[in-house]
Amino acid sequence: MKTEETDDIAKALIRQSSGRVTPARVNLLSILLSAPTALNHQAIEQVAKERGLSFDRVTLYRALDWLVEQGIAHRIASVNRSWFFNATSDHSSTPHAHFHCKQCEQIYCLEEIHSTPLNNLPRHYQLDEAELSLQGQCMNCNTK
Amino acid sequence: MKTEETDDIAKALIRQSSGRVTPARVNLLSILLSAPTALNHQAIEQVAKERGLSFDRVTLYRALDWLVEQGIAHRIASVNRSWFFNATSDHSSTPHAHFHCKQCEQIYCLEEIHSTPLNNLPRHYQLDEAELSLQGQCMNCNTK
DNA sequence: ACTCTATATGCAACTAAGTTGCATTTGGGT
DNA sequence: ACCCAAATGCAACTTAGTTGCATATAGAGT
Repeated sequence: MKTEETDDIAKALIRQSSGRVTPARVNLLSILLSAPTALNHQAIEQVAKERGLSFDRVTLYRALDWLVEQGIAHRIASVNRSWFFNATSDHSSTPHAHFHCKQCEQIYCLEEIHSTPLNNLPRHYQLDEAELSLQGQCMNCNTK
Repeated sequence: MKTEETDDIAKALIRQSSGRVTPARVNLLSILLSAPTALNHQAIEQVAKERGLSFDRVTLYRALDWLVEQGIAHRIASVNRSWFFNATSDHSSTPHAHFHCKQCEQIYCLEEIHSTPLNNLPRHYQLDEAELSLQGQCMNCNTK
C-alpha cells in the first residue's frame, strides 16, 4: 500500500476516535498500518528515517499510548523487553496469537489462532485476558 | 518450608548441574524455591534483605542466567518489562501457563494449564515454543 | 592440608527503554 | 482571526539489564 493511502486511512481512524489529527499521529499510524509485522519504537524510528521523517522519542511514546488507548493499535510484550505495536485492523480487534520469529526477530499477528477457552482454571481465579505467544521460525526464514 | 531446607535442596540441585556451590547461588535458589510465586530481581533483593542477605546486582543477574541455562529455574516475560523467575520443581519442567494478577502483580505458575496443540498454524511456520500468559485476578485478591 | 586455576564475584561504567515536568506550539471549535 | 485544551519537544531522570576487568574462591589434584 502506498504511503498516501495509509496516511488517509490513518487520518480517518484518528478522526473517528475524535483525536487531533497531528502529523506525529498520522505518520506513526501510517507506518504501523503499512508494516506487515509489529514494530517496536526502534523499528518505527527506522522506518520514519527511511521516509525522511523523525519523531521526538517522547512524542512517539505518547502517540503510541494514545493509539493503544483508542484501540487503534495494540501492544505486544516481547522477549527483548521492548514493546511492539501493531495497527489494529478491523478483523484483528479480536484476541489472537503472536508469533515471534527467533531468526529475523519479527513479530507476526496470527489472526487465525486464538487460545482455546480454559476449563481448568483453578478455583477463584478470575480471567480477564489471555495472550498466546509463539516462538519459532516464520515462513520467510523457514523457506530460505 | 524452612530456609535451611530450601538451602539444602538448592545445594543439591546446583551440585546436580555440576556447578560451583557458591553462597550467591545457594541463597538465590533457596529464595526462589521458597517463593509461592515467580519473582523479579527487585522482589528477590527484597526477600534477600528480609533474610539479612544482599546480592550484587550483576552477580544476581548472572546467577539467574545460570539457573535458567541449567533448567533449574525458568524465566517469564512480564508486562512491566522485567523478567520474573521461578525455580523449576520436578513437575513444572513441562510447559505451563502463567497467571499475572493485575491487582497484586504476582505471577503464578499454573502447572495444570498448558496451551493445547495448534493445528492451524500457517504453512511453513515452525513452532518451537508456546507461552500462554493469562491476566486477571488471583485467588487471594479475588476472595478479598 | 596446600596449591593451583577455572569459575564466579564485585565494582565501575555503560546502554537501552521508558517516564516526568514544564514551557511552547498548534489543531480545530467558536 | 481568536482562543485554549490538547499535543509536542526538550532536558533531565529512572529502571532494567550489560560489559569489562581485576579480585576472590570452590573444589580438583597433589
